[in-house]
Amino acid sequence: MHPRSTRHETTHERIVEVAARTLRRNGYDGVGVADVMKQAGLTHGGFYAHFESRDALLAEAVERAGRDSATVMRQRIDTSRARGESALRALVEGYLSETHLRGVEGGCVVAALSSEMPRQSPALLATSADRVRGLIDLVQRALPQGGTREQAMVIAGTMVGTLQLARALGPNQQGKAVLAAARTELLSRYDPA
Amino acid sequence: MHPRSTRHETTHERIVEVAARTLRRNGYDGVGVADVMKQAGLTHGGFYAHFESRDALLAEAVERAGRDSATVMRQRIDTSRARGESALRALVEGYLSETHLRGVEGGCVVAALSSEMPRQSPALLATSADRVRGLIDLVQRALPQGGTREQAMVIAGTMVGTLQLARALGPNQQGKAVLAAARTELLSRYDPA
DNA sequence: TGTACATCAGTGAACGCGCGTTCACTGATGTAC
DNA sequence: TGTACATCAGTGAACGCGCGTTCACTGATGTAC
Repeated sequence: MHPRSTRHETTHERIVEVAARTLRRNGYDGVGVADVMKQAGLTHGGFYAHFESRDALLAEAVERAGRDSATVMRQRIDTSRARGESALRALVEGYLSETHLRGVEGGCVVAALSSEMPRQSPALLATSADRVRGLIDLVQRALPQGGTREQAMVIAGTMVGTLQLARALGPNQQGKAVLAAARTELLSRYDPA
Repeated sequence: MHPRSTRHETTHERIVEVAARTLRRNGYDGVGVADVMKQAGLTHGGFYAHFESRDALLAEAVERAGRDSATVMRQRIDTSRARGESALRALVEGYLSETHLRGVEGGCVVAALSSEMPRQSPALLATSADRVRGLIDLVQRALPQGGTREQAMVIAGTMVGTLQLARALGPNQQGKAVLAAARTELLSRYDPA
């Protein structure tokens, strides 16, 4: 492909951004070409000037969603550490917050999609699995020195799993109780300061 | 509705059984009326003599899948306890096994579906949330005396989350490593025998 | 600086397809006498 | 025990709809002279 115009790139970006939110809110199957284009202020006909297929859009949306929430989490971690506070505490309290409980569409893409990942096409699964590894990396980065990858994997799984159970139970007393229990447990174990 | 024939009930059961497996393998959106009927050896036209709608089938399938795997887990727990062995160990080793890693369609319905649950219709979400509570109940039942509901919620979340991450990473070294780490962590904490 | 033309991002109609749902019908099952 | 009839589980064609994808076209942008 030849280099495209700035306008083309801006539009492309806008479509991916809309798709990244829709993806987390509605799941892989819930992202429709026409719907996304409409949300981006376009007609669906122009879609294939931007993406080879719907699957290609989904792959870009997964990456975009992953990068976005990873950036937020990384900043939280780094800020806390710079202040001499616990990076893990910052991560856990952000991840297992009521804001994240309610805000699927702007939140962690792994928590939004993990049970659907194994069913995706090879390319899309590969991209999605990269986000899982990215989340584990992030947790490991937040652990105090000497934190192992094994610990990071289990903590990541606990955060993803408890957030999902909380969301399934609803943003009510039951869901909040699951989050609170997970926060308490993780922090008392890994950040007993 | 009037009482129906045994044949009718047998057929109904067969359809639900097929749907319960398809549901876990393909997700809520992956259950098609025509496909399920075909797998059950029928034509799709007769579907509405058995179910009010596709959604009604899904609700029955969620219940069926939940009951099935709960029965298996409960038996494992009770058997271990009767032998004087650790019930939690039996549960954790069964849940975080390579068999369960590979066997979505016969496994835990919560692990198969949890990230999709919040997006379902109210009735279907309610049925699905019941399965989440059922899983937490089961974990609590497996805990040694004095085990709290808070502990059960976190352990359930850890099992669901790590299994999902392992499945997304694939049934290879990476996926297995996540499962192994979770087993080790959970048992060393809650069953340090 | 102004005009003529080429480029190309986005439009909108159309396609084939599979979906959930409906319904008139068939043929096997089982009851009444 | 045998025949006539009613019941009803399952069949198969048809429906409207929304989906992903294609494509001829439009009109705005920007370059050449």
